[in-house]
Amino acid sequence: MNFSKTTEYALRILGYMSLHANELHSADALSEKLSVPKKYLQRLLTDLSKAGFLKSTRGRNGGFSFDRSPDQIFLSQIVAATEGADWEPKCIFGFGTCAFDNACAMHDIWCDTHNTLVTMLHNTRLSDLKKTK
Amino acid sequence: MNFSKTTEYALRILGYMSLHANELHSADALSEKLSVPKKYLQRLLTDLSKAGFLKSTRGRNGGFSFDRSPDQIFLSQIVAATEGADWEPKCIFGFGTCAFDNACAMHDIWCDTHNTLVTMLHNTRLSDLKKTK
DNA sequence: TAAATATGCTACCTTGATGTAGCATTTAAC
DNA sequence: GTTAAATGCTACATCAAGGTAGCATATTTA
Repeated sequence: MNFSKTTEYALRILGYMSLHANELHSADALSEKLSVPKKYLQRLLTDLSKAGFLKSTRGRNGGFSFDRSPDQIFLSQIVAATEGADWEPKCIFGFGTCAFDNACAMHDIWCDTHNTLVTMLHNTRLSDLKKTK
Repeated sequence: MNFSKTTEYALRILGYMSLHANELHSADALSEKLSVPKKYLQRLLTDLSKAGFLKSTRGRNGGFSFDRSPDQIFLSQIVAATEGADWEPKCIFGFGTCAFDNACAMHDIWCDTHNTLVTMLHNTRLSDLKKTK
């Protein structure tokens, strides 16, 4: 019960970058700083660029920076980019619709839990990471 | 962001069986009824037996039935058996402890969400599936 | 006792996520 | 212009989860 590694990485990268927005970050530097495998991170960064979160600058002294301001990026958008936008509260039993006519209480409980998560992802902006204690 | 297929199957199987407790279910019958691959389900059933949820009867007219009453089985125990009991709210960024000194607000939000799920799993009994509309 | 129908076990196959390697391309510094 | 340092791309390697196959073992029924 967790996000995929890729999603975790994406959140880690963008979360870190939002603390140093307006700076240009190279894949190498991010890899060392964030303990993400260099080549995998590099590919992920270009994916995040194609997804519209970042823009890349090629050539010497190149790197990645935000294409949109962090306060216009919601966590739900990042998760959607890495694992697809599937916010439907799916049946915890794996059925599309409940197969147990008398078991839907489970669904209600599950939907509540699921909604808590989705709501959090939809309401939290990347820039919210900065506002803290 | 979901349970593993195996966990899903386990919940599906035990959930269904709890609606027909005291009956003996063969792997074949459950496979057809619940759309779980026959051989995979069979292996999973013996795992669930070894985990103490079910007891198996071999030979003709054999099958599986509950070894513990469904009202003594919590969803958290099922999930723990299939994906390991890891109820620690892990860092959403993938670090053991927060790597962003100024980003812990994220953690608070995440922990809330995580706790909602864990609490639900700990409080819901298999037998609760029966009590419904 | 023999046949039918269960589970138990173990080895293998498949697939998708993750990770690696190498080369092409772009740009700045000298 | 040449070199160094960056991204872009694509093919391949690895690993764990999910799924399949076949035979051994147990038990009931006839």
